[in-house]
Amino acid sequence: MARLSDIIENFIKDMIEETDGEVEIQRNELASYFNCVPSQINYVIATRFNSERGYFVESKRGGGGHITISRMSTDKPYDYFMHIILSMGDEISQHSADIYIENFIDLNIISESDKKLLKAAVNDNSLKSIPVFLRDRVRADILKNMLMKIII
Amino acid sequence: MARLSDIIENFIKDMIEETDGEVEIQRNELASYFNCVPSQINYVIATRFNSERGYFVESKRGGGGHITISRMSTDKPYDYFMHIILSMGDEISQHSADIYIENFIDLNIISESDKKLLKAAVNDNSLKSIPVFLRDRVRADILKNMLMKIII
DNA sequence: TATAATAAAGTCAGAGAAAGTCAAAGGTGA
DNA sequence: TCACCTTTGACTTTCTCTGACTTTATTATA
Repeated sequence: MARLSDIIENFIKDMIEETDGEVEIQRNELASYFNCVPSQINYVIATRFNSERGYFVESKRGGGGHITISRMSTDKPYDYFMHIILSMGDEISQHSADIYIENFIDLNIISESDKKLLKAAVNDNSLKSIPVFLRDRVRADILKNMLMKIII
Repeated sequence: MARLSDIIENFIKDMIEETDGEVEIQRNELASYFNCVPSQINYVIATRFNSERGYFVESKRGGGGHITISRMSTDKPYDYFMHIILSMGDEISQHSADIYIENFIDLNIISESDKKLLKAAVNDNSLKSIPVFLRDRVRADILKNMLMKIII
């Protein structure tokens, strides 16, 4: 029994397919097309088009507002990256972040310029305001988030 | 879905482009060209051409009045970056960070790949483990740290 | 030379448009 | 039955557009 959310999910996926990876929708328009409340569109997006599933979403409110959903590319580097990212664990020290980053350079997966920014983002200077007990967790979040964006 | 404000924004940006960084407009004339009230021009200027976005604006009222919009010079990227970084303050919202980053793209001083990484590093998803009251401070630290690395 | 008329631009609050949030209620499958 | 999805809708936030009113500068006139 396909639920409405599944139907909307597939509808959006078809649109993304047709438009080559990125689609712009109007929340209210889509909701009225499916005869549901607008917030159901948010539910579908939150549960089906989040970054764990390889999508990212931007939106704008007000007149002319819209929601843009993009799919990350699904070629091999993507799978490889995802594997590494998923294996990373929830906390990473500055030292081991540096090792990961150097490794990516060795493997030719990221550019020197990416490396500079990755290191700048996750070094202790950037994170100096965060209580120490939280720092390695935030570092892991940032590093993973950035790596995910590299493969988009 | 481009709103009138977006259209006016692009119109002004094209003019700035053609005139190499500075343009002088008549508010009423522009408003009647676009069939809108004059104060909409103020709205566009306030939201699209503020200093956060790398512009500054001067004007004069009365007969022969006008509005002059200038884009900050990017001849010396180092100076420009330093200026922006120094003007940033100790706390930055995600929205405001995005505006800074988009502006760097508009002015061609960072690459698309830099943009992706900057945005990924400072979005709320990366910083979700940080208590909200600290988040904007950490975001500012990370953004500044990364920008500094770009100019080195 | 004062003063009045005119010609700009500035301000601000309100209406309207669109998306976001969140908790409560309703289903469903193991 | 019970935990976990889905669905709903009231309320919130953000962005855009408008118009009445204000301020400032220039020009014409007494």
